Amino acid sequence: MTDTTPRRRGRPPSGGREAIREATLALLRERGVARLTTRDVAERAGVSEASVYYHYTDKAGLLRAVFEAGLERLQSAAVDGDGTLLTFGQELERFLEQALPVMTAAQSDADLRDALAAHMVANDLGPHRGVQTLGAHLAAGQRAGTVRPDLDPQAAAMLFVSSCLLRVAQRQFVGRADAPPVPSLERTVAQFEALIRPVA
Amino acid sequence: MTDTTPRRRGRPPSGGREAIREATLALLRERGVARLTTRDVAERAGVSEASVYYHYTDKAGLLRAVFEAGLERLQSAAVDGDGTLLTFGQELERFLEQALPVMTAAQSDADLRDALAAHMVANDLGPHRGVQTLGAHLAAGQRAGTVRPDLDPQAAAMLFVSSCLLRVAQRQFVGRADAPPVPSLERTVAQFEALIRPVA
DNA sequence: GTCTATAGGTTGATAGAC
DNA sequence: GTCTATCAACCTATAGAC
Repeated sequence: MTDTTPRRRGRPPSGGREAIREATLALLRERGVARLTTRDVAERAGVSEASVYYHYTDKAGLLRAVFEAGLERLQSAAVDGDGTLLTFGQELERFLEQALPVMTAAQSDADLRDALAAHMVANDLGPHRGVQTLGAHLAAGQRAGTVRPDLDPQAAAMLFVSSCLLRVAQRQFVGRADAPPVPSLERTVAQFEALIRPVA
Repeated sequence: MTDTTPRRRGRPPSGGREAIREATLALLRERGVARLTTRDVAERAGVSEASVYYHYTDKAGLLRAVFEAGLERLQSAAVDGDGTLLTFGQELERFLEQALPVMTAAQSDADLRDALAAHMVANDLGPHRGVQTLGAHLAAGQRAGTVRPDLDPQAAAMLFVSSCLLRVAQRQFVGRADAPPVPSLERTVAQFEALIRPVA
């Protein structure tokens, strides 16, 4: 065997970079951006404050790195159209559950907001990805005869995808403590499938 | 006539309070909470900084007042189920367009986040309101025979309501500059109406 | 690459006159 | 109720040694 062991090329790192990013994300969720200080990030990550500035030039750079890392999973994990509709919804909600806090955090600063928007446009990220994925799946279902032919795949897909967003948003905004009276994912799946079924 | 003229009782105000709140909201949208300072609020409102602290005890109190004022419209305007589905969607989006920035802003501080959540629970605010409103409308449609009887009104309503949220969220997050490839309200309305129509 | 120490600049909040 | 003046705290960022 030649060299299957993943020997890193350049950096023999101490893991400081990652630790800083993870600490930032954790504090972001706990306290929100307004109370996020480089001091606390450094302490939580177990490094000095200067280290933070060494790796990420400034606070904005740190935050940008955090949400770019958090969002890049969408690229791959972007929920393949295979599997059941329930699975799709679960994966989507799981993704949103971790992406939404980061995106809302970016809204707190105009510069960050713009940076995030630019990043999303550049990498073709956004809700439309989920819509397109499910839309394609529905279109395939139409050709297979399992979905009613008079359906607008994109529009229908949006209905379902957005319901996942609403559920996650509600959990994040009003908190998961007191049961929210909004239909569950399972119930929504059942309803959606009933609606898109061929009428004949 | 006795006294139809709305003569205020206690305060012959100079409008300072409102000016401060409006300035806060404006700056909130422009810069985000992270860069919102009481200094700038005062300047924008045309008052001194001390005035801000006189009316609202501290910064958190100011922000709480802002989003309570911004959200109380939901109470009344909560979009009556009359009118067309298109009208309903338009009103809902208009409301979200102004409520969402405030709600995302609250996410930037743990205390504010909790305060907002408590306020929403206490006043029974949240996405479920729209769902229930439209759900009731759909149920009425079922009794009238204009909506297919095997429909789950709540679940179906959620599909539509959430699509409005997604549209607004996309506009706010990625920005309205580059046209987002997500189906328009009109297209969604058309699709939704086609889906809930009786099959017979 | 990581540390300690510190400079420099904001910011939230208060005191006290009017 | 509104102002001016001011403080104390804090936070970002840098300098320089190791």
